[in-house]
Amino acid sequence: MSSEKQAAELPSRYDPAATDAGLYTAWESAGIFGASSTATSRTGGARDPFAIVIPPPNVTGVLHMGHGLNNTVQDVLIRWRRMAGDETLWLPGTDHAGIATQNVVEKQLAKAGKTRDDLGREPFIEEVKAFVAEKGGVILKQLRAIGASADWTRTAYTFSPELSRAVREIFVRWYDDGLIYRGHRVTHWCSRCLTALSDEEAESHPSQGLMYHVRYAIEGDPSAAIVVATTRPETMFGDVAVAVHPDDDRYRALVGKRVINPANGIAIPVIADAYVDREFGTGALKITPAHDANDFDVGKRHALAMPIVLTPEGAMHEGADAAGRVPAAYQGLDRFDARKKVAKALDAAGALVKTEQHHNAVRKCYRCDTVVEPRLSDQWFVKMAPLAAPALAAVQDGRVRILPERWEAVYVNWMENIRDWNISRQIWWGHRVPVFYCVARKPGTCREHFASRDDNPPCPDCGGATRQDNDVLDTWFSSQLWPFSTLGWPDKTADLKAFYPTDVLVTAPEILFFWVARMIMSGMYVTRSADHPDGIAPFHSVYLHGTARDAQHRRMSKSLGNGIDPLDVVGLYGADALRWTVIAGMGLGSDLLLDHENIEQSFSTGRNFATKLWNIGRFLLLQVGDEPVRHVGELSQKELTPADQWILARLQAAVGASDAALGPPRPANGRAWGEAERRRGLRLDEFAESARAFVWNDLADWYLEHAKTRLQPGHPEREVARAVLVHAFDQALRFIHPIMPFVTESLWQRLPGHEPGTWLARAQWPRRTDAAPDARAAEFDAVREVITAVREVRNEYVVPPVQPLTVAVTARDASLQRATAAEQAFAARVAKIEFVDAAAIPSAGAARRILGSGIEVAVSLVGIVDFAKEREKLATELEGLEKQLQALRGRLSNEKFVAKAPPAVVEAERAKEREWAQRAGQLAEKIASLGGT
RNA sequence: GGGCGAAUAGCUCAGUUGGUUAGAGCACCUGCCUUACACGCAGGGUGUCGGGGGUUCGAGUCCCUCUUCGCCCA
Repeated sequence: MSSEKQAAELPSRYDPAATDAGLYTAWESAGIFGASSTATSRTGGARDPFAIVIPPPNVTGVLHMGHGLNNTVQDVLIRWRRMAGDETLWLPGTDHAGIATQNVVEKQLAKAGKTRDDLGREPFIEEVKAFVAEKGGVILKQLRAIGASADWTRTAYTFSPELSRAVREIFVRWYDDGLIYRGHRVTHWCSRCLTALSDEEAESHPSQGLMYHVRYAIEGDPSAAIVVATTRPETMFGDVAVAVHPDDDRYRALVGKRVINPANGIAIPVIADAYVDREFGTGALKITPAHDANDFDVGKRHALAMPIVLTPEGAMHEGADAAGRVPAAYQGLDRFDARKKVAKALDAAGALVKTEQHHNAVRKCYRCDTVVEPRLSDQWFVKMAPLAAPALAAVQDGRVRILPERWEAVYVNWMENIRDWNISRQIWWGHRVPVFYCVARKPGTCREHFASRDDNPPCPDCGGATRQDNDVLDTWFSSQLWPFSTLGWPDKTADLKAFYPTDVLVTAPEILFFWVARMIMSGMYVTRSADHPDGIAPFHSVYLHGTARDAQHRRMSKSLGNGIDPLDVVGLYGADALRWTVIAGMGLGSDLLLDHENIEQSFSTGRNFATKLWNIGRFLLLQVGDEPVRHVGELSQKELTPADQWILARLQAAVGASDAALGPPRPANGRAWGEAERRRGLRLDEFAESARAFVWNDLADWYLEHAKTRLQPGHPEREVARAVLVHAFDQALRFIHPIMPFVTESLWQRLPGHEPGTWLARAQWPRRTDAAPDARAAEFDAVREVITAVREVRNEYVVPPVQPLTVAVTARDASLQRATAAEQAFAARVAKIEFVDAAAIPSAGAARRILGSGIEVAVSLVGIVDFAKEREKLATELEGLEKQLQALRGRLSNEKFVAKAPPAVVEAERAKEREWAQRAGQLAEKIASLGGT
């Protein structure tokens, strides 16, 4: 194929839709994304394993910017390690999302005027399954559109038979180890979802409410009273005591007496308990054991009754132990209406002393935002302390690192104060608690309940029939098993052997406790062995990324309507533009700001760079052609020009910077991160920037411009220039590929010498050579500096770009001067410079610049140059330099500095002093020649 | 209330154990349609490193304190 033909196939404007089409399926059918469990060093193969498990999105969810960001990070890491030669596995899948999915289906039923109870448990579950089968998994297809190179053959689902088996297995193990227990506790209750929630699922929101000060008269002495402060007066019907601090002198005499609850007229005791905070409110606390977790503890200590005065739906009623406590006028009233009514009634009765504004934290259901009600009920709990201890140690001693590092402190704080985990939910969609009760339980013979791996186990004590617990497990109970359940656990599969532990977990800080900590705990629990008494953590690095926000820094959300659909961006500018923008704009742990009202500007960074790459590719096809090129390694040093040496040195620097930014893929010793390496790497934005700077500022702006002449047909250096240019671009495409897989692959396929059937996605990651850069690279740097200096002068004096300028260069180092002269043609082409002898520059008609390397540049500007301006510019520069020089000399003449600072620092300062003094001399000389002082 | 953290250019952020004249991207300004690219090219940065105090030969970096903000847990 001729280069003209190829160029014709490469439209002048990059069209991602046309270019990217078909590439993804081509990769997939070439088997690029598949991982082999026999290829890793753990299973006798040659490659290091590198595995990431996806944070499973809700099975009914659709892709949003948060997913776009999260999965792009994972794909960059996976593609990087794949090219670096690891056996990579990116394991995709979805979460059945108990409450969320059930809510969606219940809403559908509601439209038909039905509830889940109308259907019954089994038919309802079938309904949800049908819904998931029809609507679920869309997000996995969407991930393909952004280029996610996951191994789809291993796609997992938390509610699949395989993963359900893992759930049951760990439940039974924990139950039999005494780590799971049934507790009669006050837990967070969502009156809309009709289920208990874990502490983590009941999110606290700052809120402005009212604090009611209520007078409880002393029984038999209506003139005396205790004033109690409360934010929830409707719970007064459930009050069973008023508590004061035992050392509080104000109330000491009242302890043991009784007060009249003004809400329902029932007499309740005044008790003393050290839990009461004397400073808070009035120092007296009403005790409602069934509707407040702390009151529950007080109630247990004092053996108080625990009346329940709210229905599961949040209406007032007389539940367990509450007979006669809730007046008929309140029964059936919603809790918030009841609150107002109680306050009014108290006020009318003269029992409401005052109300004041009060800000406190209100807990809301993280799924539906309903205010959560503390409510006494029976729930299943996991005892966390024994599981947390090894998981805490793993982070503290560096077997697991969390980046950004500050989250480690948050993790430690949480793990040290960990509370037991409520894992039961009163919903239907989810893994049913595998606990069974003997139907005909014989007291003294049959145990109260037992856990079983089987579906219909007989009673182990009497052999009789059993019934299963009605609750289902918290969704996070199954997702905590994700890094090993997806690999086949509890079976000892090849996948498990090859890829557990995985490497990096990429997620958002919000689910550090929900998910990450629990994966570490359960992962370590199931991998305990003689060799690893504490077990093996499921990954060595946790990468916590920021949040997608809009221009006002608000979190993107459906309700605010400020979100950006990643697929819209893909459609407009291509997946590469999306990916690049996300990676380049997101420093480690920092938020990503995108303006939903200006998508074009938000993604211009990525779009522009993709176009730039495209145009470099076009230039190559037009100017380099597709005839075979020599391998750069075959070129002799003699053939390479300073420009060649320079771009090869810049390439080495870029490869070094990229590797440093990405960091070590795993701990050097294979066990734990050393102090020095612990916080290194995963700086994807720095990686992007060093790659971009090389391609754009070095390769395109300088080398490619410089090569235009040499690439002319018949030019003696054409073959060398072709070889170096193709090599530099090939390497650049390699290290940009993880971020922009589509445009890089399609260009790489068209590079001269490309072997059909090979893929950039599997090409070798650039390697840094140990050789020091050739000294001639510095010569080209001198040329660049001179050209830039002349451009500055041109701009300063507003000399039109087309007007040639006569320039003299004087360098102390003769080789630099020769190198500059040798690039006369280049300087003329890119900056209209004509080099002349210094003598040919009129002494009184030139602008002069002293470069950092000591090179003097004199630009002839007869009739244009402004002496006063020139003098002032040079004088300002000299002034600043002398100020610095003075400080430097002060430091050097300070005996303490010379004595105490490290010798290397002192020597560096001395060298600096020599250099600056010389430069100051040059500047002073120029000023004098301009008639200044 | 307890814990963790942040404050550096208009915006978003780097600044690795204290040691060049504190950097980058974006935005912005000026001039250019130069034959790969106007989604481009060339040039343009004087910022009380939040305030105050301290340690040190030397502080954006370490310590104390104040102010403002964020996150987690009560």
